[in-house]
Parts: sequence; C-alpha cells; structure tokens
Amino acid sequence: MKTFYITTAIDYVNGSPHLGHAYEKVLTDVIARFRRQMGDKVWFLTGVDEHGQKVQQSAKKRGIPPQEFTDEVSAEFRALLPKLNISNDDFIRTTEGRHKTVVRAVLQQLFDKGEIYKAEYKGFYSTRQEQFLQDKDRLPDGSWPEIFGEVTEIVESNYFFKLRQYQEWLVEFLTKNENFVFPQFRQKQVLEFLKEPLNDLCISRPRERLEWGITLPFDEGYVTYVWFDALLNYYSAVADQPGLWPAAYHVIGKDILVPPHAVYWPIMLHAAGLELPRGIIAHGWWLQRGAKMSKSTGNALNPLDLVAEFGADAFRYFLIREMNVGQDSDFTREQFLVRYNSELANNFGNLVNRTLNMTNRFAGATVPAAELAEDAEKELHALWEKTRDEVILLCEGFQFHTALEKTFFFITATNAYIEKRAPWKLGKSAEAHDQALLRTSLATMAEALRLGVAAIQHVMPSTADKINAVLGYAPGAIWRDELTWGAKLTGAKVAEALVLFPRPEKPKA
RNA sequence: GCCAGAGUAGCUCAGUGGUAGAGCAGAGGACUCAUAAGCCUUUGGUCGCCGGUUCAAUCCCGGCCUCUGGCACCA
Repeated sequence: MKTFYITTAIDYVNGSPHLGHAYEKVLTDVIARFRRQMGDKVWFLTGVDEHGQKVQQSAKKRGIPPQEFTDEVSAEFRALLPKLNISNDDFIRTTEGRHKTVVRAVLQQLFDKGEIYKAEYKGFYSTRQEQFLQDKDRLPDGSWPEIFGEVTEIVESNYFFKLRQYQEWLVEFLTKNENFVFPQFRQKQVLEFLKEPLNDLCISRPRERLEWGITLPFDEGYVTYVWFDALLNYYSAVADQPGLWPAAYHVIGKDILVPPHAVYWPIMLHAAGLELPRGIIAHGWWLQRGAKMSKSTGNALNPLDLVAEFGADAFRYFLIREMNVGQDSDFTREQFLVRYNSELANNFGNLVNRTLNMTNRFAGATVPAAELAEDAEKELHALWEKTRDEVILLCEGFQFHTALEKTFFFITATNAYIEKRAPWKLGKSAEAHDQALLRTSLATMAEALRLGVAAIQHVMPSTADKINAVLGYAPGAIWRDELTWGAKLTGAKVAEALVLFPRPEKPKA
C-alpha cells in the first residue's frame, strides 16, 4: 500500500478565514479523498501558525495573553473544517509541545553542525512599527513615511542559516526532478529565481523585540522567526509516525512558493539530513471582480455564506469545477449560480429526482434487472468506460476541473438516454419487448447514476452518500470495483423522489 | 526593466499545419418521468495587430500592442 502524506499550508491566525483558506482546504481534501479511493494509505494534515509579531501585537491590543488570543482564533479556523467536509487526520498548532520540541531539536542539530552562525547588522529601525526598514520603504525624497514615526539606525545581532551554500545543490535537484513543483511553469519560476545569488536567511529575533515564539535552544535571548517555526510543522506533526515522512505533498498558495517552500524548505531539510518531500502543489488565487459594486451597496459577498446557503458540497463543486489548479479564477455569485442551477440542479439533481420517481412509478420502487443491450445501452456503457478512464487519469494529474467536466458530460448523456427510451411511453405499452425495454431502461439509468456518483464522490462526499442511500445502495470498500458497469443495483429498494439541489428563490424584479 | 502565462462566438474557456469547437446565454421545436427541469435543432467568430516560412497558419518563426502574475532575503 502506497503511503500518501498531504498537507495544507498552516494558516496564520492573525485574521479570520476567507475564501483562499477555504479553497486550499477543499482542494487538499479532494486530493486526499481521491488518493484514499485509489487505495493509498493517506495522512492529511492541516493546522495553524500561531507565533509571531502580529499575533503578539493583536493580543496586546486586546489586553489578553497571546496564547488566549490564538486559542480563540485557531478555534475559528478549526471550525471551518467540518463545515467544508474536510477529512483531515490531524490538526497542528505551532504552539503545541510536539512541534516546539522538533523545532528546537532541528535548530540545535544545525547549530552543532555549523549551519547556523551569529552576525551583527545595522539598519534603520522604526520603533512605532517595531520593524526594520528598507530603502524601498523610503519616500522619493529619501525621507521615511509618517507611519513609521521616529526612525533610528541601530545595530542588532541575529542568527543566520547558511542558505547560500546550498544554492547549487538545489538548482541541481530541481533540474533533475522536473515535477517537484506542480504546475510545471511554477518550477521554472523557481529556477529563474535561483539565477540570482541567495543571501543567508535570518532566523531569529531578539526577545526584546519578539517574545511570542520558540526560544532558540542554543541562545535563550532569541526566538526563532517565521520559517524554521512554520515550515517545520510538516515534519513535526509526523515525526513520531514512521513511514509518513518523506511521503509528503504540500499544497500551498502561489504566494508562498518562492522562496519559502521551494527554496528555504528543501535546503533546511537537506542541511538537517532529512529527505525532501515528494512534491509541492501551488494553487492560484481567487479574484473578486465587481467588489466595488457590492461594497457600495454594503453587500459585500462573503463566499462562505454560500456554504450556509447552498451546502458544503455545492460550494466544493464550484471551487473545484471552476478553478484550473495553479491558475487564478474569478469568484462571483453570478458564476456560482450559473453552475449551481444548470449543472447541479437541472442536470444532476434532476437526474436523481426523475430516476427515483420513475423507479417508483414504473417498477414498484425496486430497481429491475437489465434484460437487453441494444445500441442505446451499448453507447452509454461505452461512454462510461471512456469517462472513467479519463477521470482517473485527470485526477491523478490534479486536473479535477476537467474530470468533473467529463463526468457531467456523462450525466448529460444519461439524461439523453432517458429521453431516447422514454420509459413513460414504454409504461403504457403491454408488449413484452416494450416491457423488457422499460425494465432495462430503469436499470440502466440507475446504474449510470450510481457510477456518476462514484466518479464525483471525492468532490461531493455527502451528496454521494445521500444518493447512494436513496438508491438503497451501500458501496463496497474498493473504489475501483465500484467503477465497473454491472448489476449492483438490481433488486435495490429506492426511496421516494427528492430534490437534492433546490433552485434558489428568484429575487423579485 | 527582467521572467512567465494569456489574448479564439455576448460570457467562461477547449483546440488542431489543411475551409473553427464545448458549456452558459439567445432563438425554434417535439415531449412530459422530473426541480417551468430534461431532450432535439439552431443564430453567432476576418481565432489581438503586422510581416515571414509553407501548396496551405488560428496553430510554426520574427516584430508589435494589450492584459495577468512573479521579482525573495535586507535582520
């Protein structure tokens, strides 16, 4: 059994979850569910990044301890997961002991090996913003913007990780492993980036400036800053579970690919003598055009409201169907409604409804056996075989949007098959052939529906469960076996017709 | 500025060296099991612009224009 360990990026808890967070969880979940279906031993990790200056500041503003602040916000992120039908196996918080222990151990090891050194630097510091400034922060006339308050040049010592000495190694690794980053054009961007010389990475902050972090094991006067804390969660969460590392795939947003995940992380692991993950999947962003309009009407669209309004599965369907992994997409309520109405309600939901209804009306609620296989049936079988093979290949390559498109083409073909057979006409005929054809058509549409459901269950898990239930069907444990056209539903008692995706009330004109 | 990606039907996009495709929207039709759903037919494009290669280019090459994204670290 192949081990497949998959992670999302951990969310920084200084703010509330938004569409981008939701999408990343859903995408990762779809991959995780698909791999489980394919028989892999999957471990799915997500979590939160809880240290850092912004959290410290936000807590201070609220007048509560940072831990209390982060307990609160982390709970909000965690609550998102069940709402989106996320099937994660673990949830890590960087303030947990298991994480801190690993971070300190790795830092100590690197320090002992001489991969980390201390150096002194001077720079311009804004006390008000509690940060060092760069030349690009200056106004055109060379002065500092108002918001920084008093700016003074100060000297500070910090610890640095020897990033630069591994640059060549990383270039070589990426050149040899063309598919380390998906999509491939992102990997090209990484290599492009590596054409410029790297600087060593500052990994500490003096405690006077930042308290809310993990203390360096070799110097109590400092905490580690950002990357050694955040990135190591992928490893710290599974350090005590043999076999999971390095079977890892990291799903992240394109904004943290270069340099953190594609440069710092591989080099950190390599320097620490750990194996590299299998790959990185960098997704794009959701854009929201027309945000201006909704703002002016005081009616800004919160995409998560759609979950409450239409259910998690419809939301998941839209995210996965609309976005080509890696590229950016636009999110509007209008687009959501177009797909919801035409694809989920009219095409798919209605197929469920009419199939149940006809089985009840023409066969006493029991799925009959297929007796004939004429051209219409053969064509639908053949289309299914083709669709199934395409869907598996596409999903393996993270092309979930195209896989859904193919599946829905099959759903449409099933609707067309029903029109061709017109069971409601056959039901009026007393001829033996017509009656056999009626039973065959009912069996065929039910089987096609069952298969279509199996093909989308990683995207719409609770919808799949619901449909299987009303079909009186309990799927077997091996997904591949569920994808074979057969007579699995023969004799199944179906439930009364139901509306799965109710059409929303039309707004009054 | 540098790098990458993209400019194809009203909208969202697919696609191939040989007189352009899908879905949605629009129009028409037959039907009725069904969520006024489904099915069938259909309107609609000088495939960003200018050159070049070729018997032939939307697809190859060169140039240009426009859009999108990336360009870290700097303690």
